[in-house]
Amino acid sequence: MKTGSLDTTFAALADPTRRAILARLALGEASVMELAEPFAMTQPAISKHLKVLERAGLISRSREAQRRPCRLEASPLAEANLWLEKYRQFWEAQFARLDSLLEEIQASSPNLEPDQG
Amino acid sequence: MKTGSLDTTFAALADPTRRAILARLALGEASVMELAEPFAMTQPAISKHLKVLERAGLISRSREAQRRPCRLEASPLAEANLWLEKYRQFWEAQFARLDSLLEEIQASSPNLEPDQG
DNA sequence: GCGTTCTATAACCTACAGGGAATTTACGTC
DNA sequence: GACGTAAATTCCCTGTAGGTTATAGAACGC
Repeated sequence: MKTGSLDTTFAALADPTRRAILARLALGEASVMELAEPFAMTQPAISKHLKVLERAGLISRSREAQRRPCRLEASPLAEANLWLEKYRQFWEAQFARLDSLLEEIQASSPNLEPDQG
Repeated sequence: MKTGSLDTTFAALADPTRRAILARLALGEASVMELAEPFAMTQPAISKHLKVLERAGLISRSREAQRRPCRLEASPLAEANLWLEKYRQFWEAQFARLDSLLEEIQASSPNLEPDQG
């Protein structure tokens, strides 16, 4: 049922409306109307976004009278996180290089000495 | 220059070819031809993918004779990772719930006792 | 200068994504 | 059963993504 592939997960996360919906759902369950309220967008558009999130396994829906409350399903995010973690060494190395570069710049700029200001 | 927005980062990561290119670049710099070689795809198609990755700030390119070696730029991945981390508590909670469910199931299935096999 | 190699660009096609308007379905209430 | 509300579905439009082929541009060897 839940696709769970990185393709659909990342594609679902690429839209700001959908990320905002997930952020809202992190605060708790919500109906479609409640989710649609903050957006300058019609209800069918939100329903489409929810369908994308559901097919990506990022949300699940239950019934409760006419409402169709949505709940956050975070496991595809875990999968995405796992993929990203493989590259952690690279960004940490690049940030470290940037740090030492900034240190060099500071060390070689006398106009930043305390007695100058 | 580097967009760095989550929109473009996640969109770039949503394509398996592009993720494979990043994985290749994690092993070191590579030219367009080298990157294209593993794929059943023409060179212009790869160039397009590289343009997407470049606009997302995920790679950078230099000149070296006719070659245009690509290098991995991981900082957008750090940004994406930061966004995902906000949801860590959710997937960990859900996995914990799954774990305890599995424990319950095992506890109540006598046909999995050692003297059974 | 000339051909060769590597890469980028242009033009084109097909499929799909994101949005709106209108309608339909599902459920609860009176 | 009629009505009202919540959500999904349908149809339409526009833009863009991903692929192709063909062409152009940049850098080297001769």
